[in-house]
Amino acid sequence: MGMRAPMSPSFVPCVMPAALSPHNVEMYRQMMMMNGPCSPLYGSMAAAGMKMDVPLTASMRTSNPLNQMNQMRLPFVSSPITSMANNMTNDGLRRTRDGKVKKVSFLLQYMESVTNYSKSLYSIYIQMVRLLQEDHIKKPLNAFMWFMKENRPKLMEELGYKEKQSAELNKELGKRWHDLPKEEQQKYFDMARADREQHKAKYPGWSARENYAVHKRKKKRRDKSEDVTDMKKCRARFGIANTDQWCKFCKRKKKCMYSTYDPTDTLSEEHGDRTSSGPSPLTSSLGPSPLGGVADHDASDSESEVDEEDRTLVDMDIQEAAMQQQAITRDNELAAF
DNA sequence: TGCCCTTTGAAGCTA
DNA sequence: TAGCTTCAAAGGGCA
Repeated sequence: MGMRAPMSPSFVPCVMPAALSPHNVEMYRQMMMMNGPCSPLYGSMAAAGMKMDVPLTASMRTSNPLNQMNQMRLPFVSSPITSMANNMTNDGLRRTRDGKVKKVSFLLQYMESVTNYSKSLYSIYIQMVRLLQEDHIKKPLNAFMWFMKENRPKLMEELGYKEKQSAELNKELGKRWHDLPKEEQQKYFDMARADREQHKAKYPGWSARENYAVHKRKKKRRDKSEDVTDMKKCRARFGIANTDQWCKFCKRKKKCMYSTYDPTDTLSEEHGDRTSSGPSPLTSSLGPSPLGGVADHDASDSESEVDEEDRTLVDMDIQEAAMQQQAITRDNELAAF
């Protein structure tokens, strides 16, 4: 994976002096000291360093991280931006320790011109930029993911699935995973465990939490589900006066069966079929789900199923709602008066 | 351009 | 601690 440009050309002159001001450097130091070496911030910083092949030793997890950062090897910075900058100027030739003349990046030239250049400041700055702009350490793969990675191309060739949707391929892979003998699966579990351990060693401070809700897609999906959930309950859907339309779970004051399925999925509502979205592994493993009642939730769900006790409870709900409505009306009248 | 779909498993979050 | 949510990969579909 090639490195992306850490910043835009216009961003460079605007941010560099500010980012490297004594005030900001002290702020970075304070943030890291306050958060401690195990904080997500420091973990990400460390991880960012690891990703850039900057050697981070175990000692870096102790004492002042800033001091440790001073010992980092200066990462080589190359990006389309710096390349462009180098091409634009003949300046920036530097003699190395072994006597060779090398062209240094635009960033370094800029650093030299606006600051008393120091490797530690530059290193911190680069790490901050990467942390803020691009670093995203991915989760290690689980056993199924390894299985998928290895078998997907084979399956595509085997079934000629190239024209089909990837999701369908994954369905087939899911079936094959289930059909796979335990011994075969164990191979992938071992791969996953090795990957986890390697990941943990490489990114000691990293947590999967850091990747949560970083993608809009995920957040959007979550928000959507929350909205839908609110609309699911029979009380909200049909109202207190239409208890005859409630599902039998709500009538019995149990968890609403709509709380686990999407009411916008008309196919599911009418036929109890969840093929369009499929049950989650969790819900499918939880024994008889309330969804089982979807098929029951039709005209045949007669009132006779509701026993006397349930009727009483529903009646109490109706009376309670009526009393609340009366109270609201009274309040409104008083307010008007 | 970026999210959705679809799978399982690991890990994080919440009540 | 149980139950739920998010994110890993992949790539065509779709808005």
